[in-house]
Amino acid sequence: MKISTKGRYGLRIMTDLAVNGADSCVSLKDIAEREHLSEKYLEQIINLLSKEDLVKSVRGAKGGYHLTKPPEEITVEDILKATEGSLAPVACAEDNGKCENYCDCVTSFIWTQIYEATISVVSRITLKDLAERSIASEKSGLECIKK
Amino acid sequence: MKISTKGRYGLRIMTDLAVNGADSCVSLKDIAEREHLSEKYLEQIINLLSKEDLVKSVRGAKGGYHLTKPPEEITVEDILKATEGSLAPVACAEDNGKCENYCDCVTSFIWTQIYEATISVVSRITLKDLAERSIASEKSGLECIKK
DNA sequence: TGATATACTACCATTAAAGTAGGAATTATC
DNA sequence: GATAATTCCTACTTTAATGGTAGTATATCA
Repeated sequence: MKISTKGRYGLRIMTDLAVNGADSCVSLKDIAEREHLSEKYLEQIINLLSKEDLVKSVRGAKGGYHLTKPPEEITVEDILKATEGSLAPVACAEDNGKCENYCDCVTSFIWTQIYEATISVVSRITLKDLAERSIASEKSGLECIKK
Repeated sequence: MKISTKGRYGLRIMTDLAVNGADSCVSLKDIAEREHLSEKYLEQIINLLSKEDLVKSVRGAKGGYHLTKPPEEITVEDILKATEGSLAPVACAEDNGKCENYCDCVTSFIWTQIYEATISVVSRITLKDLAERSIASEKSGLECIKK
């Protein structure tokens, strides 16, 4: 039941883009520096976001990435699904317990409930919320060790 | 964000004990046969349950395992915590975002909310609920491929 | 055309998950 | 007391996922 670095870094990339890329492209190099993460690894993660059409890439000099939509139209659900894959605790939970491979009939209602509870949390939070928090925490000067 | 076999099998072991071990010990061999799982692997998992005092072992001939409490006093939360470890999506979520290692301050409120939503689901469901569902599904004769 | 970026492909190291194997210790039953 | 049933304990193996690194091709701006 753990969120991997892909999901966590994905949120940071998107927040960074929302804060720093309002009207221009942001290069991976800049994001990597600000967030203290490997540029190469970020590349893989931003590709996942790009495939889901959450960011657009621009090649060449002065290129980089930018959001495809305003931050208030992008949810944490969108970002986590793109980077983590399904948020369901078991494969069949998204299909209300229907599955080909196996069937814990007795337990499937548990997974469905967990899945729905999770989605209801992440679908309510938007990238705008994260960007606002990010700006606020920078202003407050609260130092935060990132890894 | 996946539940592993330990958690899933753990629930099946406990449900089996609740259904078949009302007034006697149940051997791992019997559980393994009924649930179509490896006896050796179940041994590891039931050890986790035993450490958390959810089951009691009885050695020797006619020995086996039995629940330490009535099924209605054991929750899915108890079982999953014993077998999966923490149900928090990131390490710090249980401590309301406080952490030594790292701190995604901007996102910690997300993890806390997911954690709390998950707990509120699994703490409400008891082993008795699972046992009742199991008995009902057996009676209905609905065949279910287990893996 | 050269510098700056992404795009794409391949590779690698570490860790965790899932499962197997063998034998020692314990105990009910005959 | 012998025997069979059963848990207990330790170690091993296999497979998949995670978290990266590296190099080259391709596109674009100035």
